[in-house]
Amino acid sequence: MKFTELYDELKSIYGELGKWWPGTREEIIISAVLTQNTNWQNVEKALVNIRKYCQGDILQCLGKLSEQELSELIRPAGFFNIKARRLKNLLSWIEMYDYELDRISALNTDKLRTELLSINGIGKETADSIILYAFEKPIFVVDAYTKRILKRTFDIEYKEYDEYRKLFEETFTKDVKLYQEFHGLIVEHAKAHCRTKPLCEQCPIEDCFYKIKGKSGE
DNA sequence: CACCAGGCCCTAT
DNA sequence: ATAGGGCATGGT
Repeated sequence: MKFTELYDELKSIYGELGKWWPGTREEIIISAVLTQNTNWQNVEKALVNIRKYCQGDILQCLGKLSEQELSELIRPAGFFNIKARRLKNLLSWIEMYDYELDRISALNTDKLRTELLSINGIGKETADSIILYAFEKPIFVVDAYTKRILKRTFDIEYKEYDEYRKLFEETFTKDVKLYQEFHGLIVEHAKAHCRTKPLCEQCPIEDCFYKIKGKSGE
């Protein structure tokens, strides 16, 4: 399989994902931090707590909480102390725009990314997830799975995150829906074939990275 | 019981 | 520059 065929290959297996990253724009922003190195199921539990606690605007609601209180709400998502601090940092930034996401969305993508990356606790993947899924601007999200599939299936390996991102953005048309689907497909593919050993053997992709070593890790 | 999950930051070489 | 460790819950 050629790299240029990856999207079609994954799509032919898993079909259209539709709205893959669930939730409102506000919830996507919050969950981008909550899901850092964390199973989505645990993120969901934290989101349930947040929805139950907050009436009205979630961002303003959480922005008023102390780090202590916030950490209690998000406890099931793990790393709750550090994530509470990171969320507070992110919310303080949003507060500078009076919690008006449309004003943030009006920034050009480069400026938006630079500002997000200046927040302690917001790294490249988290920033790009927010940009792509919450603000719906065409930027490709690179995660550990993306790197693995490139290395094992196409023998492509870079040092820098942005090199991976550029490869996708220069190979595939800069389209929001395409990038949203593509990243979702990569993650779903990993979930489908990474969880259990037997499924690894059934991976439908020829020379799939899971097949090569028969496990999910390095 | 061990291992992993839709990362990121800080520190010590 | 870059490897290594810490952060923490819940599912398999």
